[in-house]
Amino acid sequence: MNNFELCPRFEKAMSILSQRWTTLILYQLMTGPQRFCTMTDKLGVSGKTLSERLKDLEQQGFIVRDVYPETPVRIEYSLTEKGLSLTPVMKAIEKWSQVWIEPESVSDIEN
Amino acid sequence: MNNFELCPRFEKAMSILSQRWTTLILYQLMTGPQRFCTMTDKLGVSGKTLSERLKDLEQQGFIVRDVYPETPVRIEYSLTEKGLSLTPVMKAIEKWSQVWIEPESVSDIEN
DNA sequence: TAAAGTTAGTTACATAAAGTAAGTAACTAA
DNA sequence: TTAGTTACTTACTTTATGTAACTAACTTTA
Repeated sequence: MNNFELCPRFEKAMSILSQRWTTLILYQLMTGPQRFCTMTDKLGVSGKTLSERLKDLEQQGFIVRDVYPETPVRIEYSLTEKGLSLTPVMKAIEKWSQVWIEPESVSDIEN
Repeated sequence: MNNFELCPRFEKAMSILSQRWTTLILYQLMTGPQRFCTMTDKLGVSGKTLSERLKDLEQQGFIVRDVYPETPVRIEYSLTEKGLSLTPVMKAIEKWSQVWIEPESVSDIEN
């Protein structure tokens, strides 16, 4: 059982941010609006999981989904104000990773 | 397949930090050295998972494990320099959560 | 001296989350 | 009319996590 000695807001924040792929999706969206396929390609996330995460993130107000009825249809996801508000967190992680992640270890992600 | 258009260091950083419980464990350790039982109690993590995470974190150089042969034995985990270097990241998340997490929603974590 | 307590885990089994790959829907271009 | 494109969804498999009982090493209590 949880005694709640930890800051409950921090815990809640982490329950969102530590969901696998969530932070990577938001980080990717910081470079501008993105389409579904672009994101699966760039992130390496499965369509199933991306679909779930985008729904969650939209529902929680981090992103919006815009439909452009072109041919073929274009659907773009972009950050809301709430999504953008995570920029300082992303910057802090970016900065940390530049100091503490050695370039050699990075290839471990690939397979 | 992964095209690596995202910053590889950021991706690697997130593969560590977005592991469930990892950030919460490190955040907890920022208040000082902690024992195994204290952490399971305060965090609500299962002993099995905590055990795995502590091993990973020690192996990656974020924490150290110190044994005090008292009665009963006392084992304390504490942050290394690398662990402490995550303070700005933690502070950024803390600050974000204070603005964007509404107190009411926090009870959702409990069950 | 035997039974019970304490801490720090580990183990076996159950459930939940994520990945894989094929399929669907709606539309257009050849 | 066949094939192509985008944005998903579905069925099935693999991996991750939780639960609860168990172990090891030692000490205190009856």
